[in-house]
Amino acid sequence: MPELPEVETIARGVHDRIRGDRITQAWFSSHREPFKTPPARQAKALEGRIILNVHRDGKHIVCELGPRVEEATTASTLDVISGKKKTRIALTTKPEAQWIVHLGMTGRLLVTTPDGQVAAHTHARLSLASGRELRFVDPRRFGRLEFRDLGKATSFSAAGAEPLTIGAEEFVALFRARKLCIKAALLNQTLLSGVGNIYADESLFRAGIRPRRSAGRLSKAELERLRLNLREVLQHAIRLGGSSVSDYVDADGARGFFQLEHCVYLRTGLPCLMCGTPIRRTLVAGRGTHFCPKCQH
DNA sequence: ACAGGCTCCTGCAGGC
DNA sequence: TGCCTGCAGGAGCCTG
Repeated sequence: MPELPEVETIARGVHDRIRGDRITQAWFSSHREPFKTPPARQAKALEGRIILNVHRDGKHIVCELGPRVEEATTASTLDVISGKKKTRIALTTKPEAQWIVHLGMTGRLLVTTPDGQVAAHTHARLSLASGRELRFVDPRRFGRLEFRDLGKATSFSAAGAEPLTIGAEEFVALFRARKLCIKAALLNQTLLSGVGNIYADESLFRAGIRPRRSAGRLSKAELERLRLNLREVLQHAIRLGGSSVSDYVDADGARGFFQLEHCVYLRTGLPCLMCGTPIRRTLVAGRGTHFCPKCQH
């Protein structure tokens, strides 16, 4: 499932490929899900816009969009031909709109050629002036697609704190007086943005903390260990292009490699890499949870 | 206010 | 072999 490192990898890949491109045509499926904004409205609102940049915010991919222009431009130029006039659009231009993509469990955002085979459960196809196509595929439809007109709505901002940059004091404050267990707290996107099941389990293992411990009862030292291990595991996973479990692939359809570095996730019954004790699996906050009964206290 | 549980959805694994 | 059932999970919503 795509979490922070996977979303970061995808956002970077998509940014590199479609920055400066123009959306010539947009097609959306007619399902109720995964659309936060009605699909017909999204398609209409996206057509003609320049893609200024693509970045990650929590588990969301945010495409910053410039103004609508009538004629073609290409990914390699900042010059937009509009009628007979040639207009220069800087990619640092203030965005006028945003297209926000949440991948949910099984969502994929791919940059392809238009003649590439259309996968089942394709919900959005954006034709680009460069000749490429941006596609959103999501079998389970837990993903979300949203269009925001920044003239009418505020800029998207993930609710929780950013795990890669949060400081020690702020991290401790997040969990103070919270009765829920630390695993549930890590998964709560209003506290921290971007941590999902894999990296919750992996960071708790590396910090030596049992997933069911009450968040508010962890010592300052334990929380600091957790903060540093969480940051490290996320950064390491980004370097390896994310974890490919289930059907995760990056913007090119390539798989990541961090799944080879998992210490506990999906290793039920296998020996702990630190002490050899079989890894155990339980249910915490309704999620499959993996831990070492000896290394984690 | 906060915590926990239910729901959406499809693919896949396991059992008969 | 083939059908059926159950389970996986992010996050929004509902309930206690």
